[in-house]
This record gives sequence, C-alpha cells and structure tokens, in this order.
Amino acid sequence: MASNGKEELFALVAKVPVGAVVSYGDLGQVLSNRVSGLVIGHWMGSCPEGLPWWRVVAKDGRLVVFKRDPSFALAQRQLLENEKVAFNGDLVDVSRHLVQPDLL
DNA sequence: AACTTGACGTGAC
DNA sequence: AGTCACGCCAAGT
Repeated sequence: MASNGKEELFALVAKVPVGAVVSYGDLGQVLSNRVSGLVIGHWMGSCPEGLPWWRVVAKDGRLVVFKRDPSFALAQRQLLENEKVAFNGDLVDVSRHLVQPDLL
C-alpha cells in the first residue's frame, strides 16, 4: 500500500510535461487514497525542490494564491508563460493545457 | 491535544 | 452570471 499519498502526488506532478497543467482536485482523485484538492495544496506546501509545482492550478485555470502572498501567483504565471502556456487574462487556458493526471 | 484555517471543487441560490 | 455555502481532511498555531 502506498505509504504516503504524497509520494504518488509528487510522482504525478513530476510527470506533468512542459506546457501542460493539472488541477488539484483531479490529482487527489487519482491517488490510491482519494483526497480533496485542499489536501493536495497542503501537501504541496511541503513539496521538495525541483518539483514543478507551478504546473498545478485550480480547475478553473486560476492560479491559486498562497497565504495571501500574490508573489507566488505572479511567479507561477511567469513560469507558465515561459513554457508557452497560453493565458486568458489571469487564467490559464485550461481548455488547451489542462491534462488528466491518470493519463500520465 | 484542540481549534482554525486553508495552493480546492461542486452544487445551490 | 455572480455569490454563498458545504464537504474534504491535513498541517500549523
């Protein structure tokens, strides 16, 4: 059995290709132990360095703000744009870049 | 050890 | 179409 859903979570996030994004809730649903998107975020708060956390967005394509610190969202947007991810205002164009983690 | 808040999602009003 | 409310449950205080 999976010791930690975190391991699976990190593994999935690490498999997300450049130019693609995944939603928190979808990630939580494909883990052995299905968890809410909230839990995903909390686990990500302890994510190791080198993990492309910026490829994880809300299902609406919205960049989630962490601890009322918009700096993270801004950095995330810069990183995504750098990977050729299309933006629609403040939202990621999920209709083009949102992928299902279970397809990885 | 208990309470509060939260990197979310979906439905209801 | 925007806003409100509830469910999820772990981590920080």
